[in-house]
Amino acid sequence: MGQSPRMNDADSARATRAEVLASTLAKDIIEGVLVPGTRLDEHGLAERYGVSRTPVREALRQLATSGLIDMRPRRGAVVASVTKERLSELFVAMGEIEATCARLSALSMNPMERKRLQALHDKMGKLVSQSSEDAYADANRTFHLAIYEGAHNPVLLDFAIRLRRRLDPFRRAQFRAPGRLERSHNEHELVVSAIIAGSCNDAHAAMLDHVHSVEDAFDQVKLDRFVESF
Amino acid sequence: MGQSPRMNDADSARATRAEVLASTLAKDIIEGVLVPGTRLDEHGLAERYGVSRTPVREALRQLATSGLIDMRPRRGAVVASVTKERLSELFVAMGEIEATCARLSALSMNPMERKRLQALHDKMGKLVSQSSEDAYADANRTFHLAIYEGAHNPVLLDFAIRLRRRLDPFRRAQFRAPGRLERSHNEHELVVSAIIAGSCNDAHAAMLDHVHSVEDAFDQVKLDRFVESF
DNA sequence: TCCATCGATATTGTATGCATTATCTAGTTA
DNA sequence: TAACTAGATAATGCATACAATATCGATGGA
Repeated sequence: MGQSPRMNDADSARATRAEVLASTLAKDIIEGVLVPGTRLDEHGLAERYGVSRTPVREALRQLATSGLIDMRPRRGAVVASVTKERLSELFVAMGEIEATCARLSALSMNPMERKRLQALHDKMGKLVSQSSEDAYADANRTFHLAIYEGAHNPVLLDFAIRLRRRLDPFRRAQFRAPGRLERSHNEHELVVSAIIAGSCNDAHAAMLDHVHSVEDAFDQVKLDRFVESF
Repeated sequence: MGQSPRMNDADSARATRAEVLASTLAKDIIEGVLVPGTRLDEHGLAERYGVSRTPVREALRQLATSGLIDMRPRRGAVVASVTKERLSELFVAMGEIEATCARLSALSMNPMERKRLQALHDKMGKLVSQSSEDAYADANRTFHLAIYEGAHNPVLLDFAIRLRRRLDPFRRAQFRAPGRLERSHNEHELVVSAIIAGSCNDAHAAMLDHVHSVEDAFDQVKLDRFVESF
């Protein structure tokens, strides 16, 4: 939502307040400004963003449908928290979708897309040797997005992006785990070479491994404060 | 530990008007009462369902997020139509998700689930010989749902169900295609035996074939009136 | 002390009215 | 006739007010 390509033109598609709010809140949740568990009071949000409760409520309903917040009738909304089990389920689903995209990318990326993917991967190699964690994290997002797009299916692309958004609030510190950068890059290497070679089964398997490895790395840094514990 | 006697248990989770409306509209869209392209006028819906426009707008926004309707700022909402190309993309995505669920089912269904799947499949065999198209369609939904659930992942389950919902308005007449029932059942046979045997790769492949075959069957009956044409 | 009950308060749910924008129609002009 | 403009009409966007419900704290009894 935040990177909608044609949002700024005074064209006939100007966004409504509810849409702007939904984007803003989503961004704040993903970036950690609003941490999981935060109560989203309608009156408070309305005041904070200078609008009435009506567009706030519409935005909240939109976010609830996409899973970024939890809403219960007459009980209000909170930024979605997850149990460890549910987080694991999200990672499994993410792994399956990413693996599917990798498989399809191996089958249907055009030469330019393959070239770009390789270039991106090479660039990330340099970031590893520089231990540039933040830059690597940014490039990593681009890398995975390239594979979602390489599948050439807008429905899967949309789902992959949504799933990634739901996981983002929980995985910010992932690349801080010791040695994680190198391992990530090595796993990417397998994915990239399989995609370039058109080996769809290898691409699937390599990506599945990679995402599970991400989950493990995540477990290590333990962002318990964001995860419901009982 | 006991609950307070004044607590109205299930009643405390009573749905709001917006939620009821969203469900009702979704049902009407899926069942074809509201055909793709139908304009969803807020005032009209409010009057028809005896509520004000506020909950109507919230329900519409919810449906828009799930893809069942198309909304454009200040232009109102319509029941989602799709181009042929987009429909094909939906089928591809559905195929990939279903294939994934089939693969996971082969890996993680418990003996009882496998037994139930086999029983369902056998029952559908009888419906084929009776040419009971409607009963087969119902059982078919149950069959596919069983495989989504067999994957033991709520996130994938949710996505599969949503995707199926989005396709439902366009595939009602599918089993009317000549010989479709037999072919469907034969394809299911391959899926079921692979799942029962725990052959995850075969299950994946068989399900992928099946869904593509469904798409072809759909093409034959051509519900052009629901599909944007240009 | 613990629990239940009852208000007081805050928050959500819904209706309504007005403002803004899109759409439609009639009239005008080339 | 076709195209364009302007006003009328209708629809959506938003704010506000009120109603319904949940939450919290005080009170009183066991």
